[in-house]
Amino acid sequence: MARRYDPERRQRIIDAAIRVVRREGIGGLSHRSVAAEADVPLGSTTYHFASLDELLVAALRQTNASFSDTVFRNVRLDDPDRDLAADLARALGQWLAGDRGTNELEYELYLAALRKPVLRPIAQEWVASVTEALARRVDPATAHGVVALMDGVSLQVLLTDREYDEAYARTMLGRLLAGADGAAGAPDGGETGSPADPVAG
Amino acid sequence: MARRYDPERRQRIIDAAIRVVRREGIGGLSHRSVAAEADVPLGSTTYHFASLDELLVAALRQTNASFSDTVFRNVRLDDPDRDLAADLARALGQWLAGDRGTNELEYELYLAALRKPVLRPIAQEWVASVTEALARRVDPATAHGVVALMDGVSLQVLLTDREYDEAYARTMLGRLLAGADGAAGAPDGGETGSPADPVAG
Amino acid sequence: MARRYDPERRQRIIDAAIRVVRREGIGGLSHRSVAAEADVPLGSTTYHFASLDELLVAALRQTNASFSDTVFRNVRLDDPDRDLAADLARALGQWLAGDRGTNELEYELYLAALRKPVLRPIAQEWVASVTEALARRVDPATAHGVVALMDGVSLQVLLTDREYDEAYARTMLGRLLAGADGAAGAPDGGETGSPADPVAG
Amino acid sequence: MARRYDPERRQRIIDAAIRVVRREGIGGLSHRSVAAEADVPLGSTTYHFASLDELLVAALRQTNASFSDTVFRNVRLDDPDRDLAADLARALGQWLAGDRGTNELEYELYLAALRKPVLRPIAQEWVASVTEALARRVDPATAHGVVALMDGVSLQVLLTDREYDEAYARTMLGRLLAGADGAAGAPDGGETGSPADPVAG
DNA sequence: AATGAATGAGCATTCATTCAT
DNA sequence: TATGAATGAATGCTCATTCAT
Repeated sequence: MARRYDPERRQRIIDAAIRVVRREGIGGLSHRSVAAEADVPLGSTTYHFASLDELLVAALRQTNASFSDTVFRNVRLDDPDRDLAADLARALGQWLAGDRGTNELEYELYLAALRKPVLRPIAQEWVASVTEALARRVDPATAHGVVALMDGVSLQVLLTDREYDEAYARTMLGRLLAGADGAAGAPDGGETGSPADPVAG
Repeated sequence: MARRYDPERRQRIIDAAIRVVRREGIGGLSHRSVAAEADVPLGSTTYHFASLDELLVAALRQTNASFSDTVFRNVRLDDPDRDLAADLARALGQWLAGDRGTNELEYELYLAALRKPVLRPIAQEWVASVTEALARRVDPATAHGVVALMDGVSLQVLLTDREYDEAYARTMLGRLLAGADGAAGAPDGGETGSPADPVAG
Repeated sequence: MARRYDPERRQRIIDAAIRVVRREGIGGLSHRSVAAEADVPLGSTTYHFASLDELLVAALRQTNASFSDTVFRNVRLDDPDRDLAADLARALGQWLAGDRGTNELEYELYLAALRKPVLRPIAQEWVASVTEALARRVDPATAHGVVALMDGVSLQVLLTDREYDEAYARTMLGRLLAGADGAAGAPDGGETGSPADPVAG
Repeated sequence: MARRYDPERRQRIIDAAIRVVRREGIGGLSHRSVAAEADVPLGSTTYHFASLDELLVAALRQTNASFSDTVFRNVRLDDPDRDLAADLARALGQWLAGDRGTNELEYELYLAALRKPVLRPIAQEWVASVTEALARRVDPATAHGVVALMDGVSLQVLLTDREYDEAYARTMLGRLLAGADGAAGAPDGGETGSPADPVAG
């Protein structure tokens, strides 16, 4: 009875859901946990979101995709003289140095999309945003490879709790980028004939 | 019922758990679902495994880690003349061509390990088994990089339902391997000085 | 939305309610299901009908009472030379051959009227309309008996999914009608002295 | 914690369910209402019955089918000299004079079976038990007709809250029975040629 | 050693109704 | 007048775990 008329209600529920997932993981998201976090009656969460999945999608779509944000902040894609591998390795380091909950949130979405098809478009958008940005500097296949490598490196860091090794990441990224179309001295590009965009949708 | 004295009981429960996770994901694992799948009384599952997590660990530890199996079957690590990148790319293709449930099972472990520390050692073992095997041919850092790239590529294939492009994978793997210590003509390995083993356990 | 000023709104809600009950039964009737079916805002249903029961009554009162309609269409009550039993048996067959949902709708009203007194007058009206019409040809007690028999026969057909047997129905109806006051050769009407109208409202 | 180990638990839940349906109708049956009535924890009701329908079936199957009981108690089927119509009319009167809740319980099941196929076998059994017993005295078609008429008469009494008129029922039943195969002076049996058992399954 | 029974907590979801606008 | 928002109660059901036997 108390808090009738709360025009920001819907948004507050989304924000609460993000905090819950960050703290407890996707498995910890329930109408109840969200209602408690948002200090809102239980019925309110089902009123604004027809199903939990709908709420989850709304919440995840709103997360700023901090990974890609970090990349964009750290990488000067329009300056062809910059050491792209170094920029990317530094970006990865910055992202991994951030809040562990945030990292997990993002990665958990990524992996949860395996089982929940509704989440796939979101995950794909995230990947695409970075890939497309990289494609301004390198050929699309290399862009995909770079993103794959960054994903794999992040996963290993998160799963092992070990320190991120920026030098190692820079080395590996450098090797991928060295072979990109147009890069000087690409050592193995010739024989494989790296296709234009082998994984484009 | 009447199936007292069943020395295989414990094993049968584990097998059932694997089938359940493969089919429904970790979220579908419960004492009940496992008991039904194993055709065993409910109490039996709690008798043999003090908690669900314990059962989950037992089940995952037993999965053959089909990814590493496939790698080992397809890659001739002891023959330095083989095209390692091609072997790895083919292995990846074989794994991804297998049962989707199996692929997801393995990746879901990664997801769960993010939030359940008890699962991390298992995930780490899987990674380590491949990394260490690769380290017989290349330096440890490159081995890690290769595994990271393969993880990332697999993830993208699973998340996008797009076809796996073996040529693309071979190209990218080739670039990483070309820079490995001791590899002939590694063009960019020299300047980065690839650290001994930055992420070894 | 934007459909303000819709003078037919109330009627459209009633029509939607009938469709819902026909399809899903009374148990499926809710403000929400009706609002969705009528393509009308939720609040509209509670605005026009103070309670669900009120809506239910309005809906049921409007159903054409297809049973009595069918009877009236098939039976020539004003022609004393017609074989009334045959007409009624045919009418019953026609009704039962119709849409199962419609049959159930009408019978479900009976069910609901058992527990919801507000619905009883409607059910009684339906019965009365047929009984009174029949009373133009036979004494009221026989009219009631005929309606009771038809109800019983319908119920058994609906409950058993068995084929309706028109010859059987005609036989049984014929026996009831043969004993009616004024009927030629009523063999057992005399001794019981069929009361004037033992169940008339 | 208090009442562990209650070997009659399952039966007590069934009994409570019957009381609830008797009092509040099938619509009033819920895990919660039954748990409260049986003074048993909520989880207990779902433990013993996998679904509400299962509980409903168990409860209804156990009701003694008081209608057929009453018939069997009042009708001497093996004495061909008894006035069968009078016996049946009296039985119907006794049943209707009983507890209203019990009457409704039985009839509600009957009608609920329209929408819930799981209930149909029970309803059919009830009908069959009376029909088969009657068939020891009259041809099967007449037996079906008699049961249909009794059903219809009961329905009208329950729906109108009016007094049951035994003389009227005896008259109508008498007309049906007078036409039965083998009955002396069956007035209309000849022309219709009443089939052997037109509604047998 | 093994298990059926038990139970309290929690789950997603539906709902009739109220009410501020 | 009309309605979107709100909410507390209830629903069927699942579950991990405990425990008496």
